[in-house]
Amino acid sequence: MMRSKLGRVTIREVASAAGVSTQTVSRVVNSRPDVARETRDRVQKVIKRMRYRPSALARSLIQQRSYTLGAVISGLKYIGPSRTLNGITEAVEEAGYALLLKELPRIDTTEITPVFDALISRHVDGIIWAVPEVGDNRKPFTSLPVNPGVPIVYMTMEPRAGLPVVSIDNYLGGRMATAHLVEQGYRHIAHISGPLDWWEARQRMAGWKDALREAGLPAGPKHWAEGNWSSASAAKALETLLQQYPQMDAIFVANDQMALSVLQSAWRRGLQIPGGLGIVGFDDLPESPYFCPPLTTIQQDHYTVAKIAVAEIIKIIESDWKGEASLERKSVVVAPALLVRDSSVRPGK
Amino acid sequence: MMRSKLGRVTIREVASAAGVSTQTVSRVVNSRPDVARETRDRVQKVIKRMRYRPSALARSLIQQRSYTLGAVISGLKYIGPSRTLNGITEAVEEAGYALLLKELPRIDTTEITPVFDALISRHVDGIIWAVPEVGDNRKPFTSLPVNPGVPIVYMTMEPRAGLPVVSIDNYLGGRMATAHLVEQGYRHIAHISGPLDWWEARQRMAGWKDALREAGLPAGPKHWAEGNWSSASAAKALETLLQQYPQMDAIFVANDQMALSVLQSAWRRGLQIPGGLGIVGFDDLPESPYFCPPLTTIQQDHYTVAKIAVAEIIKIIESDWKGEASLERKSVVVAPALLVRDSSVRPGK
DNA sequence: CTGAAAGCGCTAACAC
DNA sequence: GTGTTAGCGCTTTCAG
Repeated sequence: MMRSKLGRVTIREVASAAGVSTQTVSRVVNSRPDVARETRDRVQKVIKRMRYRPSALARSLIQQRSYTLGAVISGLKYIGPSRTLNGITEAVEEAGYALLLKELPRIDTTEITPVFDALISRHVDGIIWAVPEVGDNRKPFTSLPVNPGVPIVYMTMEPRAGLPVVSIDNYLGGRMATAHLVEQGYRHIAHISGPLDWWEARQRMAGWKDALREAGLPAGPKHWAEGNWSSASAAKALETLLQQYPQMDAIFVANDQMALSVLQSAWRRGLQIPGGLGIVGFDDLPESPYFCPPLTTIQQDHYTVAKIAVAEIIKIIESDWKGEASLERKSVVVAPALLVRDSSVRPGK
Repeated sequence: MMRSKLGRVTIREVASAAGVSTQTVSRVVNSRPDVARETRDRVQKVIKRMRYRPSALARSLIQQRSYTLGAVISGLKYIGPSRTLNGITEAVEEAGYALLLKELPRIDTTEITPVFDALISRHVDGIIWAVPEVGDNRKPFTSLPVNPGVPIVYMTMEPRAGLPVVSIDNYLGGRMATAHLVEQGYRHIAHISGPLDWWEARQRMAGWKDALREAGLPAGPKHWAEGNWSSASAAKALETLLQQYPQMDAIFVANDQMALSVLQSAWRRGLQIPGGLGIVGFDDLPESPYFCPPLTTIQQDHYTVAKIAVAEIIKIIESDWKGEASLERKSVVVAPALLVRDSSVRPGK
């Protein structure tokens, strides 16, 4: 059994072994109808015997289509991005595509050219830009149009005209969390925000502010403090709030990791939760139901959102491919859900 | 400026625009020395102006080398695998390779042929098999040799002769955790294990058992219970242990997520930790220092291990490429670290 | 230093 | 039904 170097069996080798032309082998591999049953069977047997694996590379080159998607992410060490990636890989797989993954070393980078080059040079059919909007990291897309030659779907950013964006409604989440605390009878509801160069952090905070304003409750500069998503930062923020907002009876914390830290600090000071201080988080970590006490939180379904993003990009690719009039690029916003557990349920209410 | 369809600028277009042959453009792109300065400058200008991006696909085809690695993982929704992937992406990037990612829908699947085909058909230069060993999911590799035609490095499995494996020493971790509790003066140290079809779970448990035996302490069938890594499962396991091992004064819990649940149950029952019950976990989640009380745990550096795995695969690829005698495939085992926090430090000791 | 020819593995378009 | 020809975008080899 002759083989080319590196052990890759070529279509030509299969063809000659089966006594047909490469074209016929190609037809069999792609299950085209116009092959005689007998021929097909014979070729298939040879394919199996020689363990022939068609080269997707060669096919991509000629078809100008790779059935490969590029995904750009950042912060894989956090749970959010990995859940997102989880959804992406699954959806991509189901759609019959492969996935080329790029992780940005810094989330707020504006240097995206090398990333594009790496993806485009490998002929990806489309790109999912799953890096959250932080600082100016959307500038390269909005100011000077990159026109990378392939469609891009963006995740987790401010919807912009003409760009297909898939996001969770963080503003709504902030409102829901705060409204829930108001309903529970809390009247001095503080906020520990995420880092405010993050779009998501600003949205959650805006939701908090609007919900309080509408309820006629205070939401001034003394009533919130900025964290950086980490548990450590929340301990400091709590300190600040305790000083500058002594009447505070509840906090909407911008993520569960920070909320956990607030729980710990409260436990250390003998502060009762939810009696003395009501807490609502954001994210719904797998651990959150097992905090002391179990944490009320806003659930973001990264997974579903990722699936939507993949569906969108594939829709665009297929329509471009069919030469249809380019699809209008619309945005999708997914509502989060409130999960009520113990940390926010006022006793005796 | 003429372009082929799909907006891809070809080397031929650049060549004709610069008034040279494609060969010369190729030389410039690959920074070969044998080009006149003047020609090089001119070509480079045209490349920039036309935004020419060489096709890595075409190059891969001819060079029989793609500078792309395949990574196969599972359970991306858990923190461990995503940390691993985090390390992989970073190391792969630094080495100048791209990464094709496949996530297995089920961790214990033995159906690996389609996964290989997808990777091999895209000409990956090597594969990192980062799926933990569970049940029989290593059978396909060990019984009938797959010989996929490219080198594979395996992560998180029992070292086997002839296969390059990179793992954390889970057995040692189990010993360290248990020995620490013994040192603290605990004498009835139970274990909540992971699911025992997982190699890692068996290793951790073996470490617990051996450490106790050597200390002359009991480690019988009544002294441990099986969990499934989830917080919920640990609550049940604790129930069981409390009944069948009433003298129990400490527990080595096989991961932090389960340990958290033990902490919560203890808090509910008014059981003091570490006074009434000492706890050591395994993993070191980012949240673990913020539990109530802060959790002593075994830190696994997934990140570093992943970097080692990438370094190994690239070493093998390069040596194969240079036609050197195939490298001996050796295994690497990385020691974990004990992180002592409050949950295991006996008061008054 | 530069270019022409051949071909990586495959498929589209056409012939028979 | 099946084979032949051409060529995807690039690099290798060999002339000049």
